[in-house]
Amino acid sequence: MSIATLNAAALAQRLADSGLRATPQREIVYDMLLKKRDHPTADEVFARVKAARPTISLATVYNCLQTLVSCDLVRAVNFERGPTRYCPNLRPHAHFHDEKSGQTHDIDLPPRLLEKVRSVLPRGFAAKSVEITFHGQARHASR
Amino acid sequence: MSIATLNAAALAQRLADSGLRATPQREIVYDMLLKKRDHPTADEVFARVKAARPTISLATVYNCLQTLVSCDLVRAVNFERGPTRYCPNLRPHAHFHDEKSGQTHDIDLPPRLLEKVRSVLPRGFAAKSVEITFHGQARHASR
DNA sequence: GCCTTTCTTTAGAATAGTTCTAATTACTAC
DNA sequence: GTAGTAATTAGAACTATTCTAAAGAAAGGC
Ligand SMILES: [Mn+2]
Ligand SMILES: [Mn+2]
Ligand SMILES: [Zn+2]
Ligand SMILES: [Zn+2]
Repeated sequence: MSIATLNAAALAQRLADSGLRATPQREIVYDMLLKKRDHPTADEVFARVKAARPTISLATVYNCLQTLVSCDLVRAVNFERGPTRYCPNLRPHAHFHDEKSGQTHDIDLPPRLLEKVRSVLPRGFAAKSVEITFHGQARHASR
Repeated sequence: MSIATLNAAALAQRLADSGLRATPQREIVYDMLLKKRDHPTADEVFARVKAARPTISLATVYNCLQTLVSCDLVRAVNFERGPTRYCPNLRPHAHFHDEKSGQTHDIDLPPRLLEKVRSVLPRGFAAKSVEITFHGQARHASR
């Protein structure tokens, strides 16, 4: 069984859990995110998907991305007011935004550190999520 | 000497350092941010300033806010794709976004913690800034 | 297998927040 | 005062995203 088939099955399961249907559009959008994990924008995803399925619309790409986010298969990532980027990495991680190259890098976060960060919250603050973002410059081009 | 006068002097200094002029618009925008530190949007600042200076334009408010940010007197704060909010708190701090009330709270960050967070960056990553944002719900209404 | 209902996709219009443009006004330097 | 520069202003333009309404696809009942 191929990786794509496994992903498709996992996706179908998650969608079903939310009462949603697996569609070719949702599958291909998810596959593209998994194939090139460079935090693309909706426009970039649209361009990549269009190459394989020319009839897809931008609205559908937005719909699919929202759906994937709501199923917790994909994270929406924002830097200032730039276009939203999409990340299929489900491990706890921060984002490093390279201002020079525009590239976004995943930075794994040890659970201990996340605990420490959460512990700065005074009594009465219940955080559902913590986001850590670095801005700067990275030396290597990397993958 | 009044607090407002002191702020105005500090502002004039910072502006001069950047080769910019102190103007009534820049002063009043900065004063409004200092007076009510609730992380207002540009529109909200516009409404507050307009009450005291009815001829000011929204474009000018945007210009002044950008100027204050570029002088490092004010921080621009973004949550997802919502309108940018403005924060005159210069201490190192994180933001807690209360999804229920829409309020934004400042969370002071001990320097030691910031160091720890920066230390997760692999060699080659030079961060000019670190942003920490919590999303959740806060118990008390607070200021 | 049809019928009905519900979900999804699609193209294009609409929206929100912000920036740009070009004209006017206000300073500053000489 | 005059010339040159900087700042403000109103409105147009722009970008990313969501909405709308129509058409298409899938599922369930019988
Ligand atoms: Mn950035
Ligand atoms: Mn939020
Ligand atoms: Zn990521
Ligand atoms: Zn703040």
